[in-house]
Amino acid sequence: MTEPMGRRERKKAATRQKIADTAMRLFLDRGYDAVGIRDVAAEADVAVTTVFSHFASKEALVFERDDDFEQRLTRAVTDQPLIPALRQEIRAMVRHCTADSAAPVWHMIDGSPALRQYEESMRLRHAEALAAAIAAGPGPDRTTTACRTIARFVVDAYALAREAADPDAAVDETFLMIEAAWEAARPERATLGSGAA
Amino acid sequence: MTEPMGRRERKKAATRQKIADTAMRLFLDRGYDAVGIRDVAAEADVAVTTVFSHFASKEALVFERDDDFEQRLTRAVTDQPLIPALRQEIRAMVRHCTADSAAPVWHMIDGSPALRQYEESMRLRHAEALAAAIAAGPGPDRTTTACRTIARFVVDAYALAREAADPDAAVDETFLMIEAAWEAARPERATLGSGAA
DNA sequence: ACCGTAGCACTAACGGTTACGGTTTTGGAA
DNA sequence: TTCCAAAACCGTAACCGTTAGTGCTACGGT
Repeated sequence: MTEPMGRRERKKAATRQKIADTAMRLFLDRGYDAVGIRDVAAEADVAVTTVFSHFASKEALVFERDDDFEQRLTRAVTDQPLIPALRQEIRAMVRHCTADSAAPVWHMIDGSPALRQYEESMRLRHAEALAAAIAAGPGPDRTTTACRTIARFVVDAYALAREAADPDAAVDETFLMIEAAWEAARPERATLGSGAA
Repeated sequence: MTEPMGRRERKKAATRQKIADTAMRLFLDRGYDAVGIRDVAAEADVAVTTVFSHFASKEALVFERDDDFEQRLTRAVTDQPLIPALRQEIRAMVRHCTADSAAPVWHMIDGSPALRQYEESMRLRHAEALAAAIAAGPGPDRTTTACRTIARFVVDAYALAREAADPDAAVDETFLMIEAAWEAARPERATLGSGAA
């Protein structure tokens, strides 16, 4: 997986990491809004343009590792049955980001409309990727609409659980609803059909 | 509903409308990105600051009437049974914005990431309002989480149907799933309980 | 050893947004 | 009617995220 990177790639990765770390440190220190891109660039000792060559926007500095999120979701699709596999994955993610160690970061995110909005559209991207994975996955065939719908529901579950008083319970409750929705999406077999593939 | 407005309020509303109309005309004419706020202000013959005193952002100029959307959703909650009432409302909304006359506007929206993102966070606001309305509405009691979940599902249905090849069919299909999810959220009666209130 | 190019720097600008201070308009009270 | 406080609006200048343009340097493949 991690091939021997050349010096160039290593330097690039180091620069990227240095920028991300510096940014996060400044954000947590002084507040997201109080830190400008020029501050981050200066503190990380790079040019402003370099920051934007590594990160598409200021908000992306905060969600540096969002690729992981998407990959964990899409990989969970290969496990069966589908919905319980997704439930477990969502539960793990929610646990991860409601952990005490992550509290300051999420407090910052909740306090910034820009960051919240960015996270939303991130989730939508993930939902699209998940829908594609489900449609291509090993499970029984469903319509495109059903796949996209269930994918949205799953990322909704994450978003809602993150804000709930009892995240674990919220995941369970929402996934009961998702399971029912997924069953209802079986093609044409009404409510009691046996799943003959 | 529409109380007799004084001159001041009428003038204010007129200014707001003039700005919105001018903006939409310019946007459709030259493209959203090619029109600056300063252009809109000049064409509407107002100051830039006046534009922002009426609209919170450039994107808000495009979604001028989003209050309607929210109110239609929350009002539909008083009708029973809940899910079919919401389905009808969503269907009407989808029809409205997939009509030929609205095509240019939605084409513009689809072509601008900023507008798409703005619409997403708008929908989330609507979902929250809907969740509150459902929780306070006349239907049987459900958990807060169940209400928020269903509200998200409903606005998801709108978003997905708007992009589907056959919007009406997509609404129906998604609402079959939503209905099942809502049934599954009944408190503690497992899968076959009779709904004794 | 050499060349193509990836990575980075620097400056200047663009465009949405806001702060600020001043002017006009309006509704209502004296 | 007269007058006042608030509301609406104006104009300018600035802030900040983001991008274009240009060039330099160090690295990797040949």
